[in-house]
Amino acid sequence: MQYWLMKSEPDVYSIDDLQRDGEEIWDGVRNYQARNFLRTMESGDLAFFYHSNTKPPGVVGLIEIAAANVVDPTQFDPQSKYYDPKSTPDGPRWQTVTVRYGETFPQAIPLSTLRDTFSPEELQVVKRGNRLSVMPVPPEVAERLLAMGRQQA
DNA sequence: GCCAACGTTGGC
DNA sequence: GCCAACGTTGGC
Repeated sequence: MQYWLMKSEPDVYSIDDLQRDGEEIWDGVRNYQARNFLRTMESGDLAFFYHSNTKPPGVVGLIEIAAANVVDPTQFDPQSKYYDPKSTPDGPRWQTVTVRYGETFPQAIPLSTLRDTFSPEELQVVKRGNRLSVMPVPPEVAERLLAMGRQQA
């Protein structure tokens, strides 16, 4: 079992949306490094849900990988903003996962706190200029994040 | 809204 | 294969 961190802009898709939906495909990732991480995910892995491009950005909850190695259907849809004309059903370029809602932390962990607590080596999201939307989280870091998030305000 | 960081594209 | 131009991400 591995831990991950997955970013989403809450204006586009928030943890509240996932709580409502229960389960959802994580579509639209069009970055090879992020996709390679998605490809290594396994069903049962846990991921920290991170709200980006909002105030304040930070970790807001925990989700679970429900299904691994899912072909992102938006790559074949000419109407989609994620359409990739170079991808074919025979050789799809973009795999992703389906995620399931887990929990919303009573205490969201803002990026500023993440920066105070973790080094860029421990947690890539605190790296300045970091643009990766999917990244692994080492187990020790995950444990501390869980404790911080679950602490009552 | 600004802008730094950085990935991608395309001409050569 | 290089690299300038361009587009996007995402914090502030």
